[in-house]
Amino acid sequence: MDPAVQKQLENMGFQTIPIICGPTASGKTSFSIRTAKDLHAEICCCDSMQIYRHLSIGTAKPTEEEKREVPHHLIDLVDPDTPFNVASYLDAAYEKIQELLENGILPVFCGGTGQYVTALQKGFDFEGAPVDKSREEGLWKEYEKNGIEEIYQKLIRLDPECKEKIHPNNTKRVIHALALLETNSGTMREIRDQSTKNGPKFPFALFAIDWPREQLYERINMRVDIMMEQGILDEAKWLFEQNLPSDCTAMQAIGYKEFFPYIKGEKSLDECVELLKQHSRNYAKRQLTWFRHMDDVHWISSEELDEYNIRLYISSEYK
RNA sequence: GCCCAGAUAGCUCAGUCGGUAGAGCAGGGGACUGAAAAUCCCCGUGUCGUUGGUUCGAUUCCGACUCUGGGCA
Repeated sequence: MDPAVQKQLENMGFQTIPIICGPTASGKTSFSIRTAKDLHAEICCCDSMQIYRHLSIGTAKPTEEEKREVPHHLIDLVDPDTPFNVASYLDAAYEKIQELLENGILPVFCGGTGQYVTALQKGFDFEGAPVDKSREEGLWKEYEKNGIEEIYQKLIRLDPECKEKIHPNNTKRVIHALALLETNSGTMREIRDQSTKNGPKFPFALFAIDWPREQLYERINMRVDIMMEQGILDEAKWLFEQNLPSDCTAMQAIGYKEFFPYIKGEKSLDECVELLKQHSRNYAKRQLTWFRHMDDVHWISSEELDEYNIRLYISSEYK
């Protein structure tokens, strides 16, 4: 970690950069705004869907008013047809952190994409193991023609440990792993170790908001109803009309894909709304599984959310 | 009122040629290093509507009843 960074933080009275996470509809946005105001900080989003322009209601982006209260960064980075991933996110995030710190502003991260949060926390570095995109595409073609079996066999021949780590049904991961191994030397474990050998780029402190499951699900259901009133359907129609390939990331966002059957006249609106609630609940559960197994998380229970003060845990005096 | 179909897991349903039952979804748990709101793995006992009868044995066959659809009046 760059000592200059620690110095910059120290000068502001902090030793870490907070990351606020939690499942969808847990109240991250309002909590992060309150926290950022208190710390004279600015918010950086760590959300794999809010980076897309035009997808606002369905991704629960901060409103114009909220953005006036506290500046928000790392949202609206690309159009929905543009490929984006963790690596691109890290590049953008590191650049933004640098810029804010140089101006004496603390970044407060907020978002629900566990993969992005962990990548920041652990400092994943993808530079050392480039992935050959055309090789990967070739493997997809091979898969469509002959199935996964041969590809999987090739993978575990190159790296027997993958047999335990990657299930053959997980096509996406099998293909990606093989493409990675074929374009780099070493096993998956070696590539991973290599990617974290320099440690995190910045010192982060993780916070996660927790609700009793039933209450969280009620909040999710209610928020979907509110999104309906705000016009999520129009956004979904707009996205549908862009005619993007169905496997592109933005098309898979929860809150849009659920309405496509209605737009096509295949399902009733009510059915789609119910499905959206369902998928949001399923997603929240997956998020919680991720957060529960992250290292060094400060859990914020729903009851203490209103009084919780992050400053105590990130200030120079902490510990 | 009569006729027909159905009643089995939280929901939709399959099934048992009579030996107390299993799928999908929901729900729960888990994995996760360039698509991650993605992708994938694991977890199934429930008076088989009620009640009589036949039977060694009924969720299964027969009768009655209750309820729910649909049809005829």
